[in-house]
Amino acid sequence: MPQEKPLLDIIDISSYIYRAFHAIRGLTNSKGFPTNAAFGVTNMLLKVLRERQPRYLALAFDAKGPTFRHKEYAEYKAHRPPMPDDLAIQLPYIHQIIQGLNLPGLVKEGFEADDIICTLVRRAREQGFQVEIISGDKDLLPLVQEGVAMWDPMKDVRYDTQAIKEKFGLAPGELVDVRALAGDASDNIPGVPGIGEKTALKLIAKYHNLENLLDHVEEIKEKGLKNRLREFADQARLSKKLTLLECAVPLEAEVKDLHPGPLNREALRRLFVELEFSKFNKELGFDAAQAGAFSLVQTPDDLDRVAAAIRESGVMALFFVLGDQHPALAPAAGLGLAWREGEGAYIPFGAALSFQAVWERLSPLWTEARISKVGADLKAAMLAATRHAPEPAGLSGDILLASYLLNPVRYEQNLENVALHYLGINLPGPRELAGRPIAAADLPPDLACRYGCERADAALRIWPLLAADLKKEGLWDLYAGLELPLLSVLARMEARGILLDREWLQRFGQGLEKDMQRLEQEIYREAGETFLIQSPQQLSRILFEKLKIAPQKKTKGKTAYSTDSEVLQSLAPEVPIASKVLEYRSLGKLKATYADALLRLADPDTGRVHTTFLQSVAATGRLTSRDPNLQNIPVRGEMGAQIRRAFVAQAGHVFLSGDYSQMELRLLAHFSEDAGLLKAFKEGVDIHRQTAAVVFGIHPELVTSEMRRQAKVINFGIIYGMSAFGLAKQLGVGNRVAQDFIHRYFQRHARVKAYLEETLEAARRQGWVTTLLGRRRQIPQINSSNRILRQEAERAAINTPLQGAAADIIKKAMLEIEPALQNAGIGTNMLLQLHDELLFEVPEAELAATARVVRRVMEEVILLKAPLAVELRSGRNWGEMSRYGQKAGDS
DNA sequence: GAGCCCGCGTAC
DNA sequence: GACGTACGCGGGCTCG
Repeated sequence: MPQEKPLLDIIDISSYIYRAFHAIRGLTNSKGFPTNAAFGVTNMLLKVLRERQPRYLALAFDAKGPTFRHKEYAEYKAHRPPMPDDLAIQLPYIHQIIQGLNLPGLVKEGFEADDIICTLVRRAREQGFQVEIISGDKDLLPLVQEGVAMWDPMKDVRYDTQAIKEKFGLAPGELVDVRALAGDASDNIPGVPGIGEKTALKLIAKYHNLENLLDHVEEIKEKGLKNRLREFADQARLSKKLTLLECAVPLEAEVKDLHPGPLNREALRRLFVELEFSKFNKELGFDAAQAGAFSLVQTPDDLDRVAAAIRESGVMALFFVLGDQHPALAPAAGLGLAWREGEGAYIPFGAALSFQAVWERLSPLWTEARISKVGADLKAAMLAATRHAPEPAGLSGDILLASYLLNPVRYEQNLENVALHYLGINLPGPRELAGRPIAAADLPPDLACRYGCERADAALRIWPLLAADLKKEGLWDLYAGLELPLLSVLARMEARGILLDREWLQRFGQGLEKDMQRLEQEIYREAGETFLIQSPQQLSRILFEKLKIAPQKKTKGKTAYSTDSEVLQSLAPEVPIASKVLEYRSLGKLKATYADALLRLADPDTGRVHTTFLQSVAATGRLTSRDPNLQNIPVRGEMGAQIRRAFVAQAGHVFLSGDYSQMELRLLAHFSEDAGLLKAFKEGVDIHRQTAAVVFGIHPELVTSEMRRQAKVINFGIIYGMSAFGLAKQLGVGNRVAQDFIHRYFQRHARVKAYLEETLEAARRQGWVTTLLGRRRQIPQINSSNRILRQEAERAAINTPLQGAAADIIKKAMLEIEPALQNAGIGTNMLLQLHDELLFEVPEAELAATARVVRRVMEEVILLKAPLAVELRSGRNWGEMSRYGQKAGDS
């Protein structure tokens, strides 16, 4: 076995820069700086490094300015347009990236990359190397020979002599003569007029090269071809000369010295952050902070030193290491602190240092306004600290909240993603630190120290960058005036929790269980066998295969027949099993999601459930609720009321809810300034009835309840950007009828139509939409050439300003309600937010006073052209709430 | 067995 | 393909 020859990889980098520029369209960073070519080239280079791990490597560049070919032929490449500006401004970055990757580049004045490649190939072969040319340019194929191949990593095609023989029927070297005859429009190589690649291939296959062909030109039968070859023989010779590569470029570099060097990681990290190439930073795996001075706090003296350092720096970055329970239910395992870049400490809570002892020492810092509190999630920090700690002062930098306001949709808001985006570093998780699956709270102290401190440190480093961006983007007021203070309000709501009547819920669950068992037997009887009713797959087999019921539609993935409630409902009148399955499902959902899960999550001591409100998830600015989700507790029907009866006011208290009536339609009226809508809301008329009158073209008093129901669907459809098709489906009417409804609606409400179109236009122009308080949502697909994606984006663009403004308004109201209640000396507490509704726990004696404050604050929180209206309800539990106060409303 | 996706269903 | 925003359940698949 002969020794394997060393391998030299030569990358035709200049052509890849152009290819990437043209292949990737529209890529920029968030500042609008074009990054397409840089991204494509980096992608390619990393792929080559990753897959080939080359020992010898060179990047061949075109020289700037004219080459020797221009001297031969002034028209050479004369038709090439100058380099586009969007590409030119990327070149410095591309060169910096190549330097950062430490790859040897070769360029020689007066020569093209192809000549350098040819020269390297020749020298490498002479010195006993094999060569792989990494290029997608066919002009380089003639260089392929024994020991020299060409590979295009983007298309993953590889040419050796064999592959060229198969594809062209020629030896690689003969391709030069083909090009001499056929010419090349892009390089302005003339060739012989009337001869294209096909004819040239045929001629060269027979005569092998240009001179031989010209010697035998008389043999050619086709007259026109023969004449053209005679007439343009010299032009063909010139073309060949231009095509022939110069293989003796005076290069100083020795092949054996062409090595990739060690990565300049810091330079790359910075470049990739600026260009927003998080993917590459992730791939290169840059460590979090150069393992700064992170110490483990083990004694009260250690703690004193940490406290002193924090006081001195004026910054307290916190990262509590929490379990998977709500902080109100289970204490934190430890606390990572940082006060200067790379300086931090970790405090494990335990026997040596109890949480209480630690917090006695830290609470002066916690309540000191001049010490800025920074963290990935300050609400979690507040909740973790709250058990023994007073309220904080100086809350300043919430990383997730700030990142969310800057761009709520680009990635899931978590510290890992934000650190990667803003710092270009990877934060290892518990699993990576321990080398096995483990929860953060279970990490041994040394690893917990690194984990907690790295995260506190990352937050501390990121915050100044985010603060600067918030200011630059005009989002600072929204951050500091709304979202940041709201976090404390939410923390208090979560900490309070809401009381469950656990006995009631348990009995309810048992009742469900019984009913389900009965249904189960009935279903099995109908089916003639037992199966898993809750399995759509098995149910589909029973219904559509065994019972031979005609399937109605496929599931979204097109893989199976759908058994969703729409299908089952349409089958129900005919097929008894269908209605039983529907009921079984509905009971199962109730039991698993609402009865069992709520009981599981309740505090075993107090019976209160503590949801987590997420403030940086929903793209529109809404809150979401999790573990349990208390924003989707059933409300409709008797079963809804039954579930809600499990939520009770504590002894001596009642619930009061304040519910914004038709908030999104009022916002539509406000933004569009449509006279008909504004008038309706100012006069307090039933908006759905009015819409029904409009679309059915009748007097409002003649509107039936069915018409009103349909009008309600239309009103919702407008807010959601629904199409005629969607409306038709929803209403169960024909497409034409739906189209007609929409037509009449917009005829009457022309300003609404204009407003919706302006919203879309702004989205197309800016790439984002805004809400009432200046919240921003990027809509990246709004100008997509894919119609489905584009239309989805359009619906989001229409809905977001309305849903988002509603979110803005209720958040502002939540902020104002606490101090308003306090000023009134009322002991009422806010428990839940349900998008357009707030739920309070009110001391019985203070119901009337609370109602006045809640209504006033909610209705007056902002002045809209269509006034806000709030409906109040009260009750001893959430299932039996009755209207409170006057206020006739529409529903 | 953990982690993930799918189908489905709940809310506003 | 066709209605916006969410969360969460059980089934069932993949992967180790």
